[in-house]
Amino acid sequence: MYTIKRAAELTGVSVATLRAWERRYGIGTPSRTDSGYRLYDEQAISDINAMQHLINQGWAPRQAAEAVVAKRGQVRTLHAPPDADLEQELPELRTRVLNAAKNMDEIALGQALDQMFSRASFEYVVDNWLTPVMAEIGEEWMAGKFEIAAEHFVSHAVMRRLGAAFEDAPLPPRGPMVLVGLAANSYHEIGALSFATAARRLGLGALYLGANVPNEAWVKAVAAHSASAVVLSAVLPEDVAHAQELTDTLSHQQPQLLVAVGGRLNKEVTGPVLHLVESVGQSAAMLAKRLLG
Amino acid sequence: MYTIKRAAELTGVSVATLRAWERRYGIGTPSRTDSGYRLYDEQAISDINAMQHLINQGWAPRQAAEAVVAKRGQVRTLHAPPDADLEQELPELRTRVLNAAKNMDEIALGQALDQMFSRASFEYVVDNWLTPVMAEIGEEWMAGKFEIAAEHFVSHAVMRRLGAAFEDAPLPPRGPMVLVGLAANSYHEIGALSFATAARRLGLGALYLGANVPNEAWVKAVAAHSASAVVLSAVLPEDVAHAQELTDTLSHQQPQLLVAVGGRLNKEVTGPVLHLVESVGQSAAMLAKRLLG
DNA sequence: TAGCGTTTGTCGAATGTTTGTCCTACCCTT
DNA sequence: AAGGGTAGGACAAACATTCGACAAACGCTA
Repeated sequence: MYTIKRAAELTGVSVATLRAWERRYGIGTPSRTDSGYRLYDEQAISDINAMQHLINQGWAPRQAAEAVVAKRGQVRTLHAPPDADLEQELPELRTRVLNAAKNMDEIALGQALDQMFSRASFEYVVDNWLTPVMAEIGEEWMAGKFEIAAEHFVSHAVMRRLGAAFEDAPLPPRGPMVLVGLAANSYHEIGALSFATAARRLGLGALYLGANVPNEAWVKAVAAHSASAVVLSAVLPEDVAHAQELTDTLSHQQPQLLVAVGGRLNKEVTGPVLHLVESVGQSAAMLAKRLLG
Repeated sequence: MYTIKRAAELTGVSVATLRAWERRYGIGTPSRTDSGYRLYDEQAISDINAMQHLINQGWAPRQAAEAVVAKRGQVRTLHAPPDADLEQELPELRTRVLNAAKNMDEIALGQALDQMFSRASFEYVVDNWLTPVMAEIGEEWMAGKFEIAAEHFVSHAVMRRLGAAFEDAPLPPRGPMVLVGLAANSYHEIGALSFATAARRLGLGALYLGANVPNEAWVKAVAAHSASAVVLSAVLPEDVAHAQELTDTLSHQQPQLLVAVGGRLNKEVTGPVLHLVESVGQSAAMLAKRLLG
């Protein structure tokens, strides 16, 4: 909940204008403290941004306001963008993270992550922002523009955030069990942990085993939990062989087990495997549909 | 249990402000000595940090306080009496974790971790409880009584918890920089992340780089941050050679740089190196003394 | 094109609230 | 005696509020 000054900073609209918009069009409509101070929540910030966006497009303010108010009542689906305006800000937030990464500025990085995760659903943020940013960092690193230490630094900060989100998502007391993790000698955890979180948010009983889990351990874990599904990830070329070996082992020993593979190179893993898609939200939904019907 | 002065140091919030927050919003709500002195426990410190975090995000202090208080009632369900004899309960909490690990019972594990971290200082928990438990799990695994998947499962749950504690500790705006992480091909992060957290809690500017950081990346990171010290960890026999190579490289290229090594096998790393001790709290204090005088 | 009304962002004045800091007088521990 | 703690009041600066006004920009009409 932000004060009017902070709302002005967040949106770039002056304090006086914010009040005028509210008085004349009802845009923002912040709640109030007992003493009458305005308190802007994320929805209000989003409305103001949308309003500003339309005005920049050339709309008359009054009409922009009507459009925003009309759109506000609509239900926000899990995977749809929260508002057109956030999409415009994605590039700016991306460069903010890249700069924070280059300077290893943990405070700035945390603020950018905070801001992003507070303005859209977990799935939206991961799909439309986190994944592209991490990919970009990977590319810049390959191009030599980026320290590997900076990449590690960002990865760990992101993993800590994802860990918090994972802990936040409830583990259902019953229902099918899904084991999420990486094959032996695979280490790229971000996608796997994101997926595990998204799966939990959909009501699946997802357990996260982490990176570099040996094949026998997978087999035993599946048996110990009577798991219904296993989800792996193949990001780097070397991950493919490891994931392939593991899926072969699992499919052979537990034919009824559903094995799903995500990650950028998941298509290269063959056999009786469910290939997930790029979006974690959609992937989790795919798995939930298969398991819950 | 900390005095108000120490709480102010730990959180970076002034003594006067701490009292004002408590008086006006009920944030902190420390217990009292017989004579009325405030005594802050870990929960109180955490609340103050959460409050500060929200304010940095731009929340109005009053609203931030309400959010913190509301969340506290929600999340922390387990609260043992503050004056219970903790040492007596350590064995029981240890077996609880071992059982939770064997069954991969995430809920029970999370509760045990929560309970532990809410009842003693971070350093106490790590030294007297977390490290022994992880060692025991390692031993049982070597003896074949434990699935490696279960070990992974516990490690990741613990890493998420440590990550939260690391985020909770403030990064001081100035002062000497310490880079914490593991050498190339070393992966045992728990000790390193614990140390980084303890160092921050002592007021050092600790950055955590993570596992498997190549030597050149270390060199560049040290230069980029004009780091005063580097802290590594050697847990497994194979870690020793990697840490040795890295310390040699760093000592050669940056003779004035302080290189410290922790971990079970840290004594096997030789050269102009500060050997840390088993206790993270004492180790962090050693480093702080060397750097801050 | 000139004239007129409307829209819109900005500003000022008077007034109230919030919040970090400070002060005073007294108490506790060493 | 010195250093640190407590309670509670006080204070200034920053931040809010409402209401009214005003000029620039714009659209419409004569």
